[in-house]
Amino acid sequence: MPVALDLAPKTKRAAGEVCCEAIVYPDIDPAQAERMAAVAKALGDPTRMQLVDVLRKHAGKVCVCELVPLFDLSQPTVSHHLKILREAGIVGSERQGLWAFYYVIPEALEELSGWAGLVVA
Amino acid sequence: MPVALDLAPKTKRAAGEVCCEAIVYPDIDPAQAERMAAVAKALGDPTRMQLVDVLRKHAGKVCVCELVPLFDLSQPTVSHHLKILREAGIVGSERQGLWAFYYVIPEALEELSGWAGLVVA
DNA sequence: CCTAAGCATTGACAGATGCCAATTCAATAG
DNA sequence: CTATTGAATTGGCATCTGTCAATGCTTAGG
Repeated sequence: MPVALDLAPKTKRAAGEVCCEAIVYPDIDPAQAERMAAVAKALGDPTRMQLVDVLRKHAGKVCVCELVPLFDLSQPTVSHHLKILREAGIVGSERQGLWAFYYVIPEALEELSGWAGLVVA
Repeated sequence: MPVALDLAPKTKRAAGEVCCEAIVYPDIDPAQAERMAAVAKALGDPTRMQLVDVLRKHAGKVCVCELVPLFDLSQPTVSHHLKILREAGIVGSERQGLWAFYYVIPEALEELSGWAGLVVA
């Protein structure tokens, strides 16, 4: 949300000293930060983290009826977490008769993964 | 939190059909999921995302007095976000006289970055 | 049509989160 | 010692989150 890309003039230094020799500025634009933060936020729960990992590991589509018993959570709660992941674009779903199958959308993690790689490197 | 690594027997299939041909199970252990989720959660805010990126970009240590004017937020709020990042182990701080300098701890993102790379790949 | 199965949605509630104003703390300058 | 500066902490508040019980919706079977 808050942007303020203009670097403040940095007045009022205490004793003729300078705290930083270089002016800092954001490398990523706010829009990118917002997108990556949204993805990170969706992953910021242990249950959802494991859900995504299970889906990723399975490589195909996994039935909700397989996911629910993996956690000590009620079915509605698991459904809620899946909804959050869906709204973040991290997973997709498909209905086949009574069952709902979920799968990972790898592209959703591309931006965040690339950025994180930059940090680590 | 919820683990339940034992795969449920999958009883009560509706009509002699099977919803999944393969049994799914988590690839990452719950402890790893919890660690990565904690890091992702700390990054799950646009302001913190930009803070980390600024620190990463600058490569050195950045004074808080440089960070605050970058956002349309009060100084206590920025300090609050920095504290969250500090508690997540993503950044470190160091005081030099009146000023506090922050820097990124790249190793904190290693696990998450590696996992995300697996998903994308 | 009626019933049951699988999943999603709603409502409610405790706890967490983001924000700011005000205050406190630490360190330097006079 | 006193005043000032940079940063952290506190208190309060509105909003969001994770969870479950209860309910609703959709599809399949009889």
